[in-house]
Amino acid sequence: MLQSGQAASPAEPGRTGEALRVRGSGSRVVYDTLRQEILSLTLQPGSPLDETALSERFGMSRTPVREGLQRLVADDLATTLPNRNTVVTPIDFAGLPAYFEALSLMYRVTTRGAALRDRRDLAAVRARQAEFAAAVGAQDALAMIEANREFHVAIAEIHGNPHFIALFARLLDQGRRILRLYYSSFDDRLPRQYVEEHEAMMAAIEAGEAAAADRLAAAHAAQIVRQIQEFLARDLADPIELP
Amino acid sequence: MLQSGQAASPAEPGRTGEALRVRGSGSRVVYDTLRQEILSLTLQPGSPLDETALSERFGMSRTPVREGLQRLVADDLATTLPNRNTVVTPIDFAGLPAYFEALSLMYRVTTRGAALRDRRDLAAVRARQAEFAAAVGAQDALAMIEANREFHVAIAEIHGNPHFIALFARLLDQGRRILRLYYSSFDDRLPRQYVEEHEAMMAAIEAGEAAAADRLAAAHAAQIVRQIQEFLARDLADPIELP
DNA sequence: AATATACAGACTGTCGACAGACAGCAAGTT
DNA sequence: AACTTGCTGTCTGTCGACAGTCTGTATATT
Repeated sequence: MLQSGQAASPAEPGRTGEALRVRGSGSRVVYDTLRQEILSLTLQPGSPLDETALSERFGMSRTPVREGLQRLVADDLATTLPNRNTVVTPIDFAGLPAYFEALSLMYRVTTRGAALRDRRDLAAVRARQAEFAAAVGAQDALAMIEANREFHVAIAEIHGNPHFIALFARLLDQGRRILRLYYSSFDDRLPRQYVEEHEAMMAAIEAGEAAAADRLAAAHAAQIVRQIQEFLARDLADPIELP
Repeated sequence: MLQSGQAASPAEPGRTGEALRVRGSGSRVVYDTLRQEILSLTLQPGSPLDETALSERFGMSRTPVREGLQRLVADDLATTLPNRNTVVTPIDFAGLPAYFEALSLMYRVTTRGAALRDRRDLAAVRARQAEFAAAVGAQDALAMIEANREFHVAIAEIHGNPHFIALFARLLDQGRRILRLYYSSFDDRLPRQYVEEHEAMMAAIEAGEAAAADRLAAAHAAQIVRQIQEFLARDLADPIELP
């Protein structure tokens, strides 16, 4: 598992070996680290999150570990079974239609809203788009997902409504787990198309054409939804074996 | 057992006197109680939430109190100042435009969405509407706010998208503090109008007329926003004294 | 053999205690 | 007098320990 071996193995570059922790940062370290591992599927859905084991791994007591876990639960990335352990929240395939509905609306609202705002802040969006394009060029699925998230959050930040930014970021994060399964299994024609669609959305924002931005965002969302649904249908057509 | 202080202080009428606490319910009690007090303005914005004092009040140790506070912070009802105390989050008047934008969108999306769903579940909505009408008749502002929230959440539940339900409920809760200030200061003509607007929205949902439901919800939201803005403008015209 | 019961183990929920950090006040300095 | 420096008190962040509850296994019963 992930116990004493880590403290004893200084080869690991990552999370556990940090020397002295600043007071008050314990739960944040736990939260950030586990969140990253959950979203990257390093921790599989359903995996148990044992407080005792985690406290040994992070070299701190159970209290900050518990607080970090509670923040994950608040984000719906973990689920606590009362008097039992906490587990990584399983991917909710049954809830996908509702998820897509919410995601599509956020795509539209933020893109449209950005077109109605001061367009001089597009620099941040452009930077994210460049990162996305680079990831597509490198065929790095993980980087694509990350940059795509940042691209859309940057647009939402131009719009500037914190309620939408928070919901959108949350949705995009949850989606990372699904996209992670998805992106690993298709040809690279579609990412290039996404790059072009991103460009079109940025152009509409810059021109202040809210209606066009809305339409493009809706189409972009529909495109993504359709691709994932096809992927899932393909997966269902080739069903897993039952014991 | 739990404590000696509990059995010793039976005089207090409110929340503290509960006899024996179920294991695992500590933080929930703290969260529910404080949440109610914050939203009803019993605890004023900016009030300090002292962990030690709260642990004495609730007759439990600081650990479950801390967990309850962290949930309030996650809901943006409380704010933690690092290494200092936690306070009730001040009402963010500067953020009101963004708040209204998000609230209006949720009004529209959920009402419109409900009209597209199975309309047989309107019973719950009707019940909330009856409670709202009763509160209006009794001129009970607090009950109006409560019933109004439940009315719109019930509509959102017909629509059935958990992401929207969660955001909407959260927004409506935060708004309770503003409405609490607002409802106490106007004649009772408007609540009656709200009753009628609610009726119209229910009719549109039942008839499955999504476009009409959308339009009515947007008008309803605009109405509320306008009233509150007028109230705030009146308040600003009669400014508070500065020391 | 199948079901019911008792036991053991493991992990969570809660507690009391300690150490660090910040605010406010007092004394010293320019 | 205004500003800086040191001290003191209070509250938070963290820790180790204990008790309750659940799961799974082993034993007893029909």
